[in-house]
This record gives sequence, structure tokens and C-alpha cells, in this order.
Amino acid sequence: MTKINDETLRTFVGYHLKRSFNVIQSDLIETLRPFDLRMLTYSALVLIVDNPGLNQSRLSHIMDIERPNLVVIIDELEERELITRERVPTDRRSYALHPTEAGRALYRETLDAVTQHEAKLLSGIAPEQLEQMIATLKLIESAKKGQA
Amino acid sequence: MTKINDETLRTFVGYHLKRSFNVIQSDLIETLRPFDLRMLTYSALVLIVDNPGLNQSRLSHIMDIERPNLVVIIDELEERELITRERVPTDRRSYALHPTEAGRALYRETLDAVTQHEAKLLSGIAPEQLEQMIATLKLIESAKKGQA
DNA sequence: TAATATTGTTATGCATAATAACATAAATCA
DNA sequence: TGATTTATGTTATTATGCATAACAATATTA
Repeated sequence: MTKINDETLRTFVGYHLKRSFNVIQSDLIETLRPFDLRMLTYSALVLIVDNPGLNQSRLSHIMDIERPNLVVIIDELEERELITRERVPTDRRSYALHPTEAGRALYRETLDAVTQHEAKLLSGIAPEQLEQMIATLKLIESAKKGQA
Repeated sequence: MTKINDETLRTFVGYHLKRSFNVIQSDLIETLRPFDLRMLTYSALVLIVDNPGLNQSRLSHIMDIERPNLVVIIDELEERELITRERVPTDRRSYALHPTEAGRALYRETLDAVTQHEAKLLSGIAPEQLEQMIATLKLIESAKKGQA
């Protein structure tokens, strides 16, 4: 079985990003499964706990997803009574999103689990090396069109 | 407008990977649009040109996707006469995938375009810094379960 | 030869993501 | 002020990426 040559794709940073993200994503999906959370519902829960009162428009913006796609995520979190949608008196178009006590409890549980799983997965890599990589990733993130 | 706090998610390497990959992916999608190629059809074309004669099973493996998902991708490339499926005499279950001349031509065109777009997007980052990041990304990639 | 494994395929479903169109409400402007 | 424009949340729709089950044809193995 001759080895497949992917050297051409290896010249692209995006290819490396994709492949390594796949590894972390697989692990994350398994980590979140027992809590019946998907990546996006988890991210939304964390951001709502850390930013109580924010609205869907701002949440979708920080999550880098379109507002319509956030609706079902919020629906699910609300349905499970992890968050509440509360009318804002000063702007009756929008809802203020707040975590419930159950939401905060799940946040704590999952944060532990996710932190430990990622630490385990990356245990073979020096922390300084990861920090350095994150610094570079932030540069890429800010290379977004319209920001550059 | 108070700034949204995503410090908790920022503690995860996966979060940074996802966000930076999104930036590169958006750029790549736009780059490939004129050629009517999606990320996966592009990857498949490159791998077939660089590894003529490989079969779908091995291609799906290197691409990290399930065999069923590759079928439609190969269908599309074959439909557009960029590649051919050829029966293998020694194993009549599998097809050897080969690029056509049109496939090789498109490969060259797109390779230029993709290379230039990524170079432009990442022009603000030192090459050594990118190399260092890629080394770390490779470590993460090899942290895959069943390999560790 | 019989049992097992591999290759490609169809069908199906879930998750992620983008767009158009809309009702409601707020902000702007003229 | 009233008219226009903009913002928020929503529904509907579509494309894309990715996983699993089940299958026919073919190879491999026990």
C-alpha cells in the first residue's frame, strides 16, 4: 500500500487547520454527547451565562452565525429550561437572554468536562507552544476581510 | 454597546481553531467559486492529480470522510469530465481514479488562485510564525484517538 | 467450500450555514 | 410630525458537510 501524497494540500495553512480542527471537534462532540449538547448549543449556553442579558442579534454576531440559525439553538435551550427569553422594556423587538439555575449548573458541569478532555487530548504538546499557536490563530482571525 | 465576553471559550484551543478556520474557509470558498468547485471537490481533484490511479476507498480515507460521502464528489468530477473511473483488472470491485487533461488544467489554474489568495490573506504574518503553527497543528492532528 | 471482509453504492438523517421574505418595533430624516 | 429606513426575531428554504445502515459485487480467509 503506497502512501498517498498530499504534499500539495499541505502547502495550504487551511488544510492543516481543517485536519487538526477535525480531531478536536470529534473529541468535543463525544465530550458533549452525555450532556445532550451540540457544539453550537454549548457555545451559546456558555456565552449566555457569561453575558447574561444579551440579545440574539449580538449573540449570533459573536458566534459568527446568521441570526436565523441561532433561533433554533435558542429555542432548544429555552425548551430545556436552560435559558429564558425576556422582553426588553426599552426595546420591545429584542429578547434579553438569561441563564436559569439549571443552565448555570450545566455550564459548570460541561466546562469541567470540556476543559479536561481538551487538556487530555493536547497533553503531549507544550503549553507555551499552544500559546504561541493561539497567538498566530488570532492574527489569522483578524485577517478577516473588512478588518484588514 | 458593551463588548461581549468570550473569555471562557477563549480558553479552548478548539475555539480559536474554529474561528480562524472560518476566516480561511470563507476566503477559499470565494476563491473557488469562479471555478465552480467546492472545498471537497477541489481537495479530491488535487489528490487525484497528485495520486493518479488511487481508488475511492483510499481517497476517502486520506480526505477523512466516509466512503458514501465521496461518491457524489467523484460523480460530480466525473460528470464534468475532470476525472475518469476505470475498472481495475486485478480487483474488479474498485475503480482507479485518473485525471483527464481538463482536470489537470483546472488543477493548475486553481492551484495558482488558491495559493495566491491564501498568501494574500496571510500576508501580515511572518512565514516562520506560520511554519511554527503548522508544526503544532500537525501534533494536534496526530493526537487522534487510536493513534495516541 | 464456507465464512468473512472490502469496494462502491443508495438511502437516510443530523448538524452547520447561507439567503429571502416577513412582522414588529425603533430610529432617522425631511 | 409623518414618512422612510433600519434593526430584531422569525419562518421557510436550500446547500453543504458528515455519519450510519444496508446492500450487491467481488476478494480474501479459514
